[in-house]
Order: sequence, then structure tokens, then C-alpha cells
Amino acid sequence: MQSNFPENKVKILEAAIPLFAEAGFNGVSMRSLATEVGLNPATLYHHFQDKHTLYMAAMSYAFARRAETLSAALGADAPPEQRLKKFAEALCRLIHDEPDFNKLIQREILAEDNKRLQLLADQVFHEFFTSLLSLCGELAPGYDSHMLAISIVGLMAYHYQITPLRRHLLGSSPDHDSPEEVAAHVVRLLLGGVKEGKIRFE
Amino acid sequence: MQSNFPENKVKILEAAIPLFAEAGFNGVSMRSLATEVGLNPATLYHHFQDKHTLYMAAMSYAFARRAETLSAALGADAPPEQRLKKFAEALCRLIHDEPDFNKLIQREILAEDNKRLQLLADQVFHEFFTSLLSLCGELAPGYDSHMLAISIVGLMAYHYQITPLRRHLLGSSPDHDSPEEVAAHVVRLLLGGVKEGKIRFE
DNA sequence: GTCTATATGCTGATAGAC
DNA sequence: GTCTATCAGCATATAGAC
Repeated sequence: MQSNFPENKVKILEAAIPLFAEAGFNGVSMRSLATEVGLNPATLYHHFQDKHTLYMAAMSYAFARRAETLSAALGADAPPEQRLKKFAEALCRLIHDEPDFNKLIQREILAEDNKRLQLLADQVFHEFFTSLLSLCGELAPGYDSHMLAISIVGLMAYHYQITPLRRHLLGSSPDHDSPEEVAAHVVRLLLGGVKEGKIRFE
Repeated sequence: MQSNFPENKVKILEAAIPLFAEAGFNGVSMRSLATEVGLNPATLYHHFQDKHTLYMAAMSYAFARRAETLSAALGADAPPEQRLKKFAEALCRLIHDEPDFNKLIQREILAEDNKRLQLLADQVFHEFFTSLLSLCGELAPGYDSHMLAISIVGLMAYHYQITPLRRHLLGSSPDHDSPEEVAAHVVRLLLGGVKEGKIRFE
């Protein structure tokens, strides 16, 4: 789909993603973006009507098919504990490998534009969140599935969100960035709670 | 301490906090801030050397004594499960009642300025995080305390961070914003894991 | 301590040549 | 499709009257 775009249009979008992730909408000027791509600022207005349109196109481009990885991990035909494990690994890896993805979502949430958040919910998260909700229902019927689903995602997303600050807090170690470590920690906590070491079940 | 400041200096800081929380550093102009306070833009430069100095002063002002509430809840002389419960309630209430606090921290993390993050870690989070680490050690000796502490905070902070997006996701309800609901959910999850409904312990 | 007036530069955006 | 040239507006910041 995106590959039908003119070559430079794609270049602009791909350069825009990390810039907007780092500095936000107001922190990126059309001039700085143009310089980054090696084009004249005026050329950007040939490909996009205005800055806001360019920003929205960059977001769509960044989010396209990102959620598919997650839905795939959730849809597997396996017992819920195993699907949780697969999902945790996939999500940690996605967030770890593509930090821009997480940052853009954070910035979109902070912007609190309900029209854009509705799009994000529908186009990026709907299918994935539906699968996660049904996993939660199987895994823990006694819980509010919505809250549990948010908690599961939050355990992983927050670890990476807070990483720049976490580095300055006691007990931090580079190991804590590893997707495998984080996924294992989160799954262990979710399945057994903090008492897991003291009691046994199943 | 802050009350020794001239009246208008405090007014500027108090007006700046919600503005910076909503729109970020680049999203707030000295003009718009001055208008908000009812002063001339030039007057801001009498009280603060430049915009960056004003921003930093606003952050210090916003964060001052915020962490004390949390340290207090953690320091109580009680069994770890109870301290966890008190802490969860205090943190949920803080985040719920003062959304600017959470937003400013998010924006500081996104900015990734290590000098400022170091200050945040030392002046706002150090004491609180130390207490939380020791609670984690008591609560779950088998876990990495640093990771567990981050998970505990993340479970609560993320629920509120993602709220604007959560409203557009399946199963969302206004009840999910209630500090009591979130605290109870998080404590239950932490103490028993998702299997809690199926097994009994203690 | 607050104002008016202003300097200087950067912003998003456009017109029109090639 | 890309460029040069340029616009009007807003940004931070300063000088100096009151």
C-alpha cells in the first residue's frame, strides 16, 4: 500500500517518525525535517497539504501493521498460560526493538485529541485488544478483563517507558532492558503474584 | 520555602504547571503564559532569567513534597501486605487527584535529558523508591526488587496514563478511573496473581 | 515590579520559475 | 517534482520609561 507512494514521500515519512517520536509535533519544524531528508522545505508542501497532514500520515505509516505481530501471538491455539507467555515475549520485543512506536503512542495519549485517539483505538488496537480481552477471560474469570488487560500491557510498556528515569534509580541494571527478562518477570508475576516463591499451586 | 517568593512569581509558577503538563515545553509560549497570569510577557523575564529557568522552577515547584505522601504510606510499621495496600491507595489517589504530576513526569521522561532525570530521581523519587525497594524485599524475596518496584508503580501509573486512550477501548467504564478500584485491583493481582480466584493461600 | 517598544530569528506556508 | 524567493506571524528575549 505505502509502496505506491513516490520515493521521496516515503523518505519524508520515514525521517519524520523518529523526529516526531523524539521531539513531538511542536519540536519538529518543516525546515529541520526537510534538512534531514535532504530536500527543500517547500517540497514537503508538494507531498503534504500542511504540517498536520504530514504528521498524521507519519503516524499512520508508523502504526501500520504494528499490531499484527501482537494479534498473531495472541491468536495461537494453545492454553491461556502459554498464549500469555508468547504474547509477553512478542510485546516486550516489539517495544524494545521499536522505541519510536511506544514514544509516539505516549505523545498521542498526552495530546488527548479524542478524534485521533479514536482512530488509534480502532485502527491499531482494536483487534489486538479484543484478543487480549478474551485471553484475560480464560486466564482469570474472576477479574475485570478490561482492567486486567490494561495491567498486562502496562507491566511491560511501563518498564520501557520509564527506562530513562529507571537508570537513575537504585538497583537498576542493563539486564532490566532485555525483552526476555522483562517478559519472564511479568509472566511470573501475573501467574503467581508476589507470593509465588512461598506457595505452590496447580 | 516557596512562600517567600513574590506573589506574582508564585502566580506564574502555578499557572505554568498545568500549561506545561498539557502542552509541553514547546507548546507553551511566554506570551500565552503571561496572558494566563494577566501580566505582560516582559514581566516574566524580571522573575526568571529565561524560559528554561522558568520551566525548571515550575517543575521544582510542582514536585516539591509530592513524594512525601508516598514515603509516609510506605514507612508505616505494619506487615508488608498492609503497607502495600496503603501505598497502592496513596499512589492511586495522588495520580488521580493530581494528573499534572503524572503528565509532567511523563514529559520529562520523554525529553530524556539525563541531567534533569538525575535531579528527578534524587530529589523526588530517591527516598520513596528506597522504601518501596525494602518493601519489595520483604514481600517477595525471590524477586528482583528493582523490577518488582517498577512493576508495582507501573501497574498504577499506567492505568491513569493510558486513560484517554482506554476510554476508546472495549470494556472501559468510568469506574475504572476510581483510585479505590484501581488500588484494589492492583493489590489483588500483586498478592495472588491471576490464579487467585482458583486457589487459596495464607 | 510592571510596563511599552522593539530587536532578531524562526515558524508554517505560498507563488512561481524551471 | 523540486527549487528560489518571500510572506506574515509568532517565538524568545532585551532596553529603558515609569
